[in-house]
Amino acid sequence: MLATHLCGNRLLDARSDRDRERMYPGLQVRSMQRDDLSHQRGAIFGHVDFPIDAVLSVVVTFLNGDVCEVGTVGCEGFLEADAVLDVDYARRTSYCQVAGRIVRMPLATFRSEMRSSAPFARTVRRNVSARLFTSEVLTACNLKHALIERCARWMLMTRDRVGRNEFPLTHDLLSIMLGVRRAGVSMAAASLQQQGAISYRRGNVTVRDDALLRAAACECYEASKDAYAWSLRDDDVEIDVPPNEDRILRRG
Amino acid sequence: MLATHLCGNRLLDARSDRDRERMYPGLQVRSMQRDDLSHQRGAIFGHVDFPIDAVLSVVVTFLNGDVCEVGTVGCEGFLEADAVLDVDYARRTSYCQVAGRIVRMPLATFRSEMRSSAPFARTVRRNVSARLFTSEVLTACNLKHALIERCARWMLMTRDRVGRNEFPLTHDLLSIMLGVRRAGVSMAAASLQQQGAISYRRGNVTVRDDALLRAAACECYEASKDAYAWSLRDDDVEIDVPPNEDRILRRG
DNA sequence: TTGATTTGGTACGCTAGCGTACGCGGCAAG
DNA sequence: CTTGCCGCGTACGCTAGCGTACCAAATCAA
Repeated sequence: MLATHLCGNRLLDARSDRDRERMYPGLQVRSMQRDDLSHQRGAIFGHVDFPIDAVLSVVVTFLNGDVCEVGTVGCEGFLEADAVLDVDYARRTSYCQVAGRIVRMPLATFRSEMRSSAPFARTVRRNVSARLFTSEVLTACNLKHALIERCARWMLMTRDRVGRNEFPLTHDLLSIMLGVRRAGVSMAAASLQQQGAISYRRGNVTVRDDALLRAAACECYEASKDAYAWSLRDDDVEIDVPPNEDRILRRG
Repeated sequence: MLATHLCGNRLLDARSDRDRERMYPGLQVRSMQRDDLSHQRGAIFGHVDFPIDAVLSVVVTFLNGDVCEVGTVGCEGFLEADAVLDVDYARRTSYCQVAGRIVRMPLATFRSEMRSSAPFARTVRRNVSARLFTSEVLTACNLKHALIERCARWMLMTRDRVGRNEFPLTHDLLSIMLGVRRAGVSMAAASLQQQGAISYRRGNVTVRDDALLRAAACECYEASKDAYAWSLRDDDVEIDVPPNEDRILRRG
């Protein structure tokens, strides 16, 4: 059960006090450990997860067994986005990457809330838009940006999502997330540590210098962050001003 | 103006005869030439485009000028998906990659149609889900699959979208689409031609042997295709059976 | 016809990241 | 304390693809 105060997930916390009071008593906060499933590919899902300080990984696995993370979701979002796209089965698997808490909402409750609160529905849909945009940016990022840049980006994204500068992360795990070798991550991490941007010991990373880490990361971190920030804006205007995403500029 | 018979875009053609009769008279078919804009990043958009035999490219451009295609849209889809996600400005640029026709629908008409036809709304939302899934698959594809596989995948996707085995395509253009060197595309294309899968002459590609080209392509072609096919299914059941996407299997 | 432009073949040295493997130290369980 | 495992550093040869460049053929414009 949840109290009516802010819970930590930004989508839920964007709602009015009255909405929260009505909605929260039916909800469940649960702790997730690393590798706990959020949604299983191919399965019909009956719930939607709103992370609080857990980080969930969305992954694709190829026929040859290669696993590749294609996105992470934390307190800025929810899973599965398909719940608002009239799809009732999970197109991909998602599981807990960094242990923490989530709010699990029954699908029926979610859809009812979407119907009964236009501002909530709008915020949720805009959040899906930000997720699509992020996925597209990462598509290009994976092609164009060096390992160390993507390494720094991943750490910044995760830091923002857990809300702490220190979180558990092994080189081995990050290598799967980034789709590269463990040895490659070790080299990149050592470089970031030597620069003073981070430090780490046996499976725990600490962000030491935010500015340095941002400087080491590619622009995709800011682009995705801005997209999510825009989707969570609190406004009521009908025609919206384009956001500050012009760091990614022109057409080809 | 459009007649009430099938127009070529699968989303529009999935509608009932009555719906088409009501909707089509207000619509406009237009021809697009290569490089004509569909949507301009940052701009508030007032229309939605449903390709008939044109292929539209969705691209991200980085600060350093690197351009990278993150998706293509043809007769199986529409642009911009954000029109159903309560976002009124284009988060990314899209333009005509292979010349052809599109149906351009005013945004107000689109939203009104979404409200007045639940089946249409559902088909459209499921299509957005397929686009998100495709974007995620390509995120992993760009990391894991060799140039020649992605080359073959792109040609198959484009062939399906233009509805012909022959279409204009230069190595130079494809190299931008795939985010690689032109020289690399030349080598891959030469190999595909030598295998008998395709042939090409000065900016025109012809798919000669579908089976060979599929064998050369990565599984991402089938995965995306199946996702779109599922989204366009004609059914009314409330709980849906998961589709045949199990070529991409387990969790990590 | 002539010249200019587009398209694609090919070659050079180079680099990032691969696959693999081995060793070492920290840490936990017995 | 000992044993074993996990997390990490590091090293080897290797390959895909890079950046660049130059040339030939096809096509187009004048």
